Amino acid sequence: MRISELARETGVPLATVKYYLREGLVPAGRATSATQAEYDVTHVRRLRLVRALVEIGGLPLAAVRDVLAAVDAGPDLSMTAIGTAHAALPPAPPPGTGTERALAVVESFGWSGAGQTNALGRLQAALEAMDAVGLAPDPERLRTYADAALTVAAADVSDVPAGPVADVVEYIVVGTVLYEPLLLALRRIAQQHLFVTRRPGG
Amino acid sequence: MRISELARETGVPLATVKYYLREGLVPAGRATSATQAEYDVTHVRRLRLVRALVEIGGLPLAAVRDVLAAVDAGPDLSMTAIGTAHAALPPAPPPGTGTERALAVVESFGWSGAGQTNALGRLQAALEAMDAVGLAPDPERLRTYADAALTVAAADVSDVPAGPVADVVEYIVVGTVLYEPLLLALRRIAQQHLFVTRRPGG
DNA sequence: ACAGTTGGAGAGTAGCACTATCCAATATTG
DNA sequence: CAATATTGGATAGTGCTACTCTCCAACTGT
Repeated sequence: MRISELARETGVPLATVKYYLREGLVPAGRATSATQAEYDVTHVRRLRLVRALVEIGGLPLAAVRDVLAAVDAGPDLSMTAIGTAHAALPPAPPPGTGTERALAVVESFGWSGAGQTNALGRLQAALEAMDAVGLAPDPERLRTYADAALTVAAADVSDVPAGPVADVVEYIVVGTVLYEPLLLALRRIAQQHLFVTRRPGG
Repeated sequence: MRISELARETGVPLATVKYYLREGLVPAGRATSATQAEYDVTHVRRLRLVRALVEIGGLPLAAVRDVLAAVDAGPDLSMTAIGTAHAALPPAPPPGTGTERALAVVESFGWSGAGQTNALGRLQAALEAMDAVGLAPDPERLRTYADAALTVAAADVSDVPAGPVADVVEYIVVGTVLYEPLLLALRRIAQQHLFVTRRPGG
């Protein structure tokens, strides 16, 4: 499979494939001559993954690179793969954001082991911004959100298939990113559903 | 309150405040002379809202403009405010994405009234991308996600306070955007929590 | 033999979100 | 009241990202 076939197969413009190769997001093919290289299904798969992370996950290419690095690191990092992936994922919390408040919230749920993730910073930044515009959640609503988050997270980790470790890592890392848009889309659709059915008159 | 005080109060650089004024994201102050204008708390509030939508919601300024328009439209749009807000929210589904499959999924949940939202396109795009990389959710997991989404959506719509209609609209629209990062941050933290507690050895 | 394609590299482009500079008019201060 | 500082407003420039275009010699298929 040559580069143009790779592009056609995935629907990605040839120039963009070349760009990803240059950036190291897709590994080089096996060169068969000075002007020819051979690509295979692993390249197709990787290219599709990059596009999914960019288009669905909304990641900038730098973050895609980091996520792929976490995927490729394989066995050694499997335990911390989630943390690595989360650290690589945007958006980063605004600089100067603390985590004390977020930690207090998380601990009130009895959650542990979330010490070194920037998700804490994001949580705190979100809470502070809500305060600033006067829309902070009351404890009950926060609890509802946390319960829902825990439910889907439980599905996430229990659904990890047995198999080669590299695949497991990819499953976790990619799943973390790709399932976020799924959850948000479902929430928005559910909101509309509830509004239409519960407030027929406005 | 003069413009520089507005900037200081909110922590937004003066040049950026001017830029937002030019772009119409923050309404002009009441001019008191050729080189002086008076701003008040509504400007502070609006400016904080813009920053929250940008920094926490991750919206591009064009989307912020659309969301604010939905907020400002007030009473007339209150019934469709969610739809308007959703339509304005990025990311848009990739062009050419259908909604048949997403519709089928949504109907299988017994949800209705979600016909004209781009969230459907996002849902379908997410499902298709997951298929492409071989990580599509099984029906059970999809159901788990849908239930969780419905739970938080119920909290969202039931939590809408009684009050001036304009405030209600703002609450809905802004809540839609600002609570998304909250949900995602909680999910990530919950994932880490579960991984650490359930897989202590890796 | 020769038109067409390929891989690779460099420079160029478009969009976004600021940011810096300038200006004349107006405030503020001594 | 004179000197200095600040203001609102406009214009142009910056830095970043994610491509996209152009070129070219080496090779391929016919």
